[in-house]
Amino acid sequence: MATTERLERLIADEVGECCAADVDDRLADLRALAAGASVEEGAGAADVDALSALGSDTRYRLARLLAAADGDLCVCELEPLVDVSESAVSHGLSTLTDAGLATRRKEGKWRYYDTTDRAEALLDALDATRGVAE
Amino acid sequence: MATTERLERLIADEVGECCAADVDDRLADLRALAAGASVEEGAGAADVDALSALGSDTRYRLARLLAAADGDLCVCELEPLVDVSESAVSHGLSTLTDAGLATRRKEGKWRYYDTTDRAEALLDALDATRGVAE
DNA sequence: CGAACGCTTGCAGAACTGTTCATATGAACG
DNA sequence: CGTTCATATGAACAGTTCTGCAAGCGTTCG
Repeated sequence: MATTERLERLIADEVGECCAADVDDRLADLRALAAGASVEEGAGAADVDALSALGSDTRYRLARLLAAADGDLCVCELEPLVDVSESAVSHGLSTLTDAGLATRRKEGKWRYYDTTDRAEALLDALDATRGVAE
Repeated sequence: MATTERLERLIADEVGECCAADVDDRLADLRALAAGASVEEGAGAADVDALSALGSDTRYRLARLLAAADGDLCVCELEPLVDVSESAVSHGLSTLTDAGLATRRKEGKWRYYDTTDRAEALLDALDATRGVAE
């Protein structure tokens, strides 16, 4: 693997000296890091789903609206606030719900949506770091 | 607008009675909500960028690795930990940096990356709500 | 200088996403 | 039970995104 060569040169650059054992150690450290960071194959898939669900303009706006509202809102209240078709609103809300970011409540013919704690935590995290460069 | 009709029926359903003024009031409330929730056209674009940057498996894993590492990591340390080409790693790191989720530091020929506070806040929010359904 | 190196970037094809249109579902009501 | 209504769902299309390849840039070193 060419990878190992580069790592070897990196270590040599940092420490001044480098033998095969040093490379193995560093590689083991890195793999331990990966294992401990829920980066195993497919792990964190739910996280990625949640992030990409919120990572679309329409769905982000829907989530913001639901979070800002006092209680829950139904589709016909949301539709006039975003500039897409009712169908798109419904699709978006379903995606958010599947990602664990919204809840659906039925009441007669109407469906009321609200944000989950998870969605609010993400939005709060964004607000808390607004404009903070690093 | 057909939208207004539906809102009218919703209010009638909730309150029992509904006149045009009621509809206008509700609509005004909703628009105020939208205005107050940074949902204005294009606002929150930086937020959406950040979310969609993290909302890809490769970039999510890169960010997790950077967050888990003690200090910063260089590309050649990250590459063996994700199963994509070096080029893809570089692309991913650039996207994260542009989105304000990572910082780049040059040192000789090597480039070291680290997460920003914003990235860590988002990852923490995900961890804090792991498995919490609602 | 020129070569080696680490990384980045432009590009192009493949895979994915968001939207709308058309249709389906399930509830209320006459 | 047939209609209307609110929303959901499926299919299809356009636009975007992810990846690897090949070439480029800035740095180091001889």
